Amino acid sequence: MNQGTPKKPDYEREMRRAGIRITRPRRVILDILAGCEDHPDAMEIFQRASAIDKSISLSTVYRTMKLLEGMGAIHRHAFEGGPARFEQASGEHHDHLIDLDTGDVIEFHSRRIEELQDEIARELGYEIVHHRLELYGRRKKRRG
Amino acid sequence: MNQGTPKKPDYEREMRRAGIRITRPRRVILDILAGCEDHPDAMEIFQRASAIDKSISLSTVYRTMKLLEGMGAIHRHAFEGGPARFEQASGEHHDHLIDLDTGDVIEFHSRRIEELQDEIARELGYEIVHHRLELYGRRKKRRG
DNA sequence: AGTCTTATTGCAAACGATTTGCAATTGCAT
DNA sequence: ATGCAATTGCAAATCGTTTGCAATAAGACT
Repeated sequence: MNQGTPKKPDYEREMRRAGIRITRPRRVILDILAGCEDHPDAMEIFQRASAIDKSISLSTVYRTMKLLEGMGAIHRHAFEGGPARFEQASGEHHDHLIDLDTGDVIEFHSRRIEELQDEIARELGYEIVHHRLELYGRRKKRRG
Repeated sequence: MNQGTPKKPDYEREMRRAGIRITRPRRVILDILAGCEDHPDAMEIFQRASAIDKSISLSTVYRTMKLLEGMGAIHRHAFEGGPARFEQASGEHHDHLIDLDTGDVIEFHSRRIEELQDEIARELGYEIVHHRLELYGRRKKRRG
């Protein structure tokens, strides 16, 4: 359902061009995000960053996430209950299926659903700026 | 897109049956929710309740919302940014279009989208417990 | 490399939304 | 009426996140 090469855009270049300084904390966080298969929250990113550089603070993680979000480098997801979780914005757009038992996040995409969303919004006189589609479910138990 | 008689189920009866006490604060909050066209947050409910009974506390509003949510009497929505907003669970299921400029919430429903969701989950080996579909948009400016 | 300017940092304190401990109150079965 | 557990209000605690501020460090310019 979801595929796509996990492109690795050069955010350092982009930041430099925008006059944003490349600091050690930012480099570390950027690296963590780039090599991320999952959807970590701020605390998890903070811990992974701490493992690399003890001095990085949680505030800086939050500030950096906000910065990157503003740049469009990452997406912020507010799944039910928990803290915000982040993912690199490189791949194509997708929605999420959250495993209620494990917290795992599975990505999927349906062009058809998006078309229907647009259609609905249009009929209501709206233009969609963005949307959020999250499925919360449990793994189907397979016989055996 | 959305219609349907706003049924007014007798939650007092249901609560009594479940051994849950009908207290004054609960009755007030229940009434507020029943006569609600919008999607108020806890503070708004608290204020409307205070107007009827000064002594009702915000904690009780929160506790009652949790109770009612557990009973399935209301739905809790965590739209972007703001606090949780609530609505009576009486009507049929629907999703939400949030007006980014006004915060207004428009309800809609698409059977087709739900079917597609089920299909996607099934293909991924999951059973959907519930889902969240929110469209964030702006009113289309009409020529004129 | 040395110096300057200013963005960025870490820390601790503030924040908003929500939850909780506890003693006082109240619903409701008796 | 009586009694006891459920519920309340209050204040304090909690969680995730943001912010003020003085110290630090990035990058531009010698």
